[in-house]
Amino acid sequence: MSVNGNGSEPATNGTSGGGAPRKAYVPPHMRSSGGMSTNAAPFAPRGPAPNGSDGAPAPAPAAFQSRSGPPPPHFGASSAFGSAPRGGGLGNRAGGGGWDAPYSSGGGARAGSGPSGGSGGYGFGAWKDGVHVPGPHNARMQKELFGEEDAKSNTGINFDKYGDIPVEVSGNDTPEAVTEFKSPPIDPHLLENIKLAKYTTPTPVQRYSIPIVALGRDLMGCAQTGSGKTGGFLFPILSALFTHGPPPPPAEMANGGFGRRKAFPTALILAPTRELVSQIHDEARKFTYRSWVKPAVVYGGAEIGQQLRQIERGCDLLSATPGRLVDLIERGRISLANVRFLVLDEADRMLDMGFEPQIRRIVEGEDMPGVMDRQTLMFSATFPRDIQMLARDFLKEYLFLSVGRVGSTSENITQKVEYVEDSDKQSVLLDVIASMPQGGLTLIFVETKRMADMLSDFLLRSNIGATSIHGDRTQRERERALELFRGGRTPIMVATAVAARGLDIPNVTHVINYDLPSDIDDYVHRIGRTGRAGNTGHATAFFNRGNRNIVRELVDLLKEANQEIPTWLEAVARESAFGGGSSRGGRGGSRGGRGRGGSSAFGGRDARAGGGMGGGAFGGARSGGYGGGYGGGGGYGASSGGPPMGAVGGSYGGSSAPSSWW
DNA sequence: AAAAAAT
Repeated sequence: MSVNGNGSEPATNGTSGGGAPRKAYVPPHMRSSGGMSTNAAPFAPRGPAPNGSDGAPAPAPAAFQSRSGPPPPHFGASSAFGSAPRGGGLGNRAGGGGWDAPYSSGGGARAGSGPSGGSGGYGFGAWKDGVHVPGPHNARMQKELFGEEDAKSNTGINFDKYGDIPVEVSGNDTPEAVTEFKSPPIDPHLLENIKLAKYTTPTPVQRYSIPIVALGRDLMGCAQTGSGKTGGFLFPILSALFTHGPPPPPAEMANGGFGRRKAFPTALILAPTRELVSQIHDEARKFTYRSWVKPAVVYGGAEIGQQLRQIERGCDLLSATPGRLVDLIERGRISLANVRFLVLDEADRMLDMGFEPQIRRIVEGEDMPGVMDRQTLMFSATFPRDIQMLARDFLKEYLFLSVGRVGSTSENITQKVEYVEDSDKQSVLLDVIASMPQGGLTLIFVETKRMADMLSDFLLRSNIGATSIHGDRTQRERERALELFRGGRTPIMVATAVAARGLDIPNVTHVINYDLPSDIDDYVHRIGRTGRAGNTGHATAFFNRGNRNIVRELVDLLKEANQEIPTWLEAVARESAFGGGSSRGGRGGSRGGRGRGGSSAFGGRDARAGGGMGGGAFGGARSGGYGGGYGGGGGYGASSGGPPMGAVGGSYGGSSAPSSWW
């Protein structure tokens, strides 16, 4: 499959989409008359100005104005920070976005000598008088966070191979990619932490996300964890936080919300699983080292009291699963009124898991600043219709970044499919395990929790060190299993969907789909646990008649990845080509139009019709359109009109989409 | 149909 080359030239024009508008979709921020946001003034809407001396409403933030024209070139001017209510007056530092001095020193007090916080200074700094004052080095802390001084990079990421990962960017005024970690645009203190973490070169996601976020733009990123995505959002956000300090507190905070021990995070990261948020938090701890920014994490299944104490000690950058966050909001312990940066990680997965109501409540139904008054980054492995809707609601004129799937485009992962009846699976599994080279980790996926337990028991009985992870195990057991597996103590882990996406486990050399998933996207994610970032890996799948529903997509995927395809598998695929093949009766039907895109070289593509601004419906004229429930995104399966990969910014899908929609 | 996630 042809793939646009490394870091392909940023498109100056978005991948535009044509299409007869269906009912023009109007994002919330455009619904009132004149398309003005009700939140035009960043800090005004929820009560009086924080400090009554200057009640004048703030001017519309630059970011808002940027809708009708190119965004301002400098970070400070257009970022979430640029819109500070009374930003003038005191020392506009380089970058121009500084917060107001009185609040700034308040922030310093909070970080440095707050209620119980900061005390002990465990690797934290402070924001004092408008200046970032990093805390002292702390050898013990440093070791805990970054590991031994001489340890080789233990990320399992082969940085040299990153150059092979293709990237597409589309949207208006795409910034130049950065090629190294340096200041500017990265805050000097963050650079130090990046260095401690032994990250040498930005990954493709980071190369683009850093300048994009630094410009104050919103971002929709199609990328997997393992592509450096976490750094992709943490770096630019922390860089901004370090440089600009804490934002002025919202009215509620000034009125004593503080005293009620309510936390007001400045950055919020939502992710679907507990393991994932805790993984993100671990990264956040590294990169906030010695800074004024205190990371916190909340998720279910763990004692809430301990989490409450933790957020009391400081909660500037919060990683959370949606359920527990809603709980804490209901308890009045967390307010989102101060959020300037919102990240939705693994958005497609969160929707699959039914989190949409909770996410919408968090983003739209609580006290979070509106879309114009925050910066929002959304990541998703695929870009189906429901994610597009979310992007339209949560993001302002965003840039779309698609990072090539690490591995599946090349021969990084050797994929094998074997025909195995259910009754033979156990013994074949033993053969497969025995035939694999020793040393790496093997991840075995099954469809049910019961099967996960059964299989790990079976392996143990066969004297094979194995553990399991699934949703019925306690959080403690899950963490323990991960730890044993990561450390190689039990080189085999049997897992359900809980581990299919997002988890970054280095050194997984083999993924076995003992049970194939019914969704090809899941398959892609699963095998993506190996062959990370350029390293090689193996994937073996057990296929039988029960898996016919994905056979065509599987064959297309294997073709795309240049893999050998067993003739029997192709035969099954041809067979199922007649009459739709399975109970699913064809693509997309039962899933209410979740688009595809999952297995093409890129996770998804920019499917906006009109540049994100009330541009009407998407897809109409292209690839058969989303309306048909097929999903024009990726283009494998049945009778897709166009090639899976279109040219950036050009017309694709072989349709009549006008090449310049705007 | 199953899994995940707040209790």
